[in-house]
Amino acid sequence: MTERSNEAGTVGKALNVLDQVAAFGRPVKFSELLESSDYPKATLYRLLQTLTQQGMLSYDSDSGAYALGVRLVRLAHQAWRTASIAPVARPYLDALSLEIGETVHLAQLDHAQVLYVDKRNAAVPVEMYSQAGKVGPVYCTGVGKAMLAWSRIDAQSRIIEQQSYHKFTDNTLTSRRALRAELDIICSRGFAFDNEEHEPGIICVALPILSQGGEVLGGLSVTSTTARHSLDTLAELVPHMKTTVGRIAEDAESWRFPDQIKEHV
Amino acid sequence: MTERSNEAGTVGKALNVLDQVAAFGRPVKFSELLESSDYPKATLYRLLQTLTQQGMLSYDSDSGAYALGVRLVRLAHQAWRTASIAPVARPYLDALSLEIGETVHLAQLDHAQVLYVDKRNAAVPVEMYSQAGKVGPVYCTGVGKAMLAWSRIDAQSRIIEQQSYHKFTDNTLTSRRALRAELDIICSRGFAFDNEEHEPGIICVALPILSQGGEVLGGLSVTSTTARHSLDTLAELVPHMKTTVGRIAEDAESWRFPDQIKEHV
DNA sequence: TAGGTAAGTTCCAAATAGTGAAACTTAGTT
DNA sequence: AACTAAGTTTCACTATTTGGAACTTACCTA
Repeated sequence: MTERSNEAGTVGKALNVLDQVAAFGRPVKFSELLESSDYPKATLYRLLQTLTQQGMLSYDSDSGAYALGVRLVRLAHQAWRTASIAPVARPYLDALSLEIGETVHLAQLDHAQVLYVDKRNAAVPVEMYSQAGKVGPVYCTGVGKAMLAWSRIDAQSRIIEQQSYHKFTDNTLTSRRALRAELDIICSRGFAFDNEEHEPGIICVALPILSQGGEVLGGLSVTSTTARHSLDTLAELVPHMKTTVGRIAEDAESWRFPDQIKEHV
Repeated sequence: MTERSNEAGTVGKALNVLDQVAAFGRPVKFSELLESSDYPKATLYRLLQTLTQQGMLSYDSDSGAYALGVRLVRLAHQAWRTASIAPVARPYLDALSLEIGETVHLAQLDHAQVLYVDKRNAAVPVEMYSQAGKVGPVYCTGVGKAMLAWSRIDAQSRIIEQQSYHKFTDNTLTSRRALRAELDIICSRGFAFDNEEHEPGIICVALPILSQGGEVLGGLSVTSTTARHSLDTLAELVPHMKTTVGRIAEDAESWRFPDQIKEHV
């Protein structure tokens, strides 16, 4: 009723607090959270207590700071395996990265945003979570546009509506119309470019990862700089990427309903 | 009042449901969850709705199945970076694994259980998440006993109380008394063994990872089989492991309050 | 096509859990 | 000792949650 859309229920509030703690990316004190929070002191306090007690947050009584808890780490592993194509794609990303020698991104759609779920750098393999887990805009990234172009019409429209169309660079598409036109081109071309639309000097080529049913599972991109590549030379990588994308899709498909695997450590 | 200890609040229940979905490790239908759930149909249904609406779960209307959602994936990444020593320890595990050539585990305490947060196998580096994320007992694993031995007295007592003392093998410690005695030995010895206490034929040597303040950050173990090693030959690896543990602790320390890092993808 | 069964969804009065202003307790100043 | 800020608890008030039961699909089966 007041400002944000979804604010329902205690669970929602608790999750907001979780997000808030996560956003700091480091242990936070109560007062810091209180400042950036909409909730009254007592409410925030109790939510933090609940979350801590539940193991979603950890509390260091020395520093008086809250951090994300181990229960979340445990869920993290499960989430990774269940909700993401990342574990399936991992070996293929490795191979592609090795052969192409440029930055490789694996992404999925998260509401109206791009969620990067994995990344490879060329020379020195980059620390897994260093950038994966970040979100980016859909309308001005290669993977974003690629995934959007092959999305089902209703989802596509919704996402197009929800973009901010902030002009990051001279090449950024800044209207729904321009974006729709671009999506048409991408569809007929079969892949997407990012022509310095998000950051100057950064270009990329991207493909959607599609299930047999045509559902968008994710996106794969190879990113480089204008100093080292042109769109044309990037486009030469597409056949290679297509193979990768095909294999990921195939593997992802067969992973849909695996029987529960018995493991012991 | 009924059976389990903590069952407080709506948030707790919702998180239980999350865990339950996670435990399946694959998309689950409502009826499957209902079967393995303590909650009445309507309650479970509403909890699932809330979680789905919050993005913690995703719902595939085609298959009618729930899976862990993208919001959870996002939180997961953060938790991994913030709450876990795994990202810090990763390169050291790699090195240790390479040099020692046996299975290496990295673990943390999660309530009264051992949470394995990373693992290395000797010959072929094992897929990251294949077994990490699993939990095991404290009282009959090397890392468990190592972490417990150096825990603060109040936490230690609590954990000792909460163990099940199930007799996995002939060597399993099956009483609080025996465990306390073992912890004394471990403390004076400086490291812990697992002498086939969890699985026959499997032995390991383990060290705690301690912060400068003496707080238990995690545990490190090297596991082998009785066919290839004895406790004595495993003990020879301790100095090597001590170095690794020291480096991990040092790095972890400096990560405690990093300034917020600006990143772009 | 009717009739049956299981799965999923909605209802609503009763019960419970959550709310937040304010009072209180620490811990750290000056 | 008096002041201040940070964190914690209280309690009457309310809003949310609860769950049995009824309802609606959707899919079998005869």
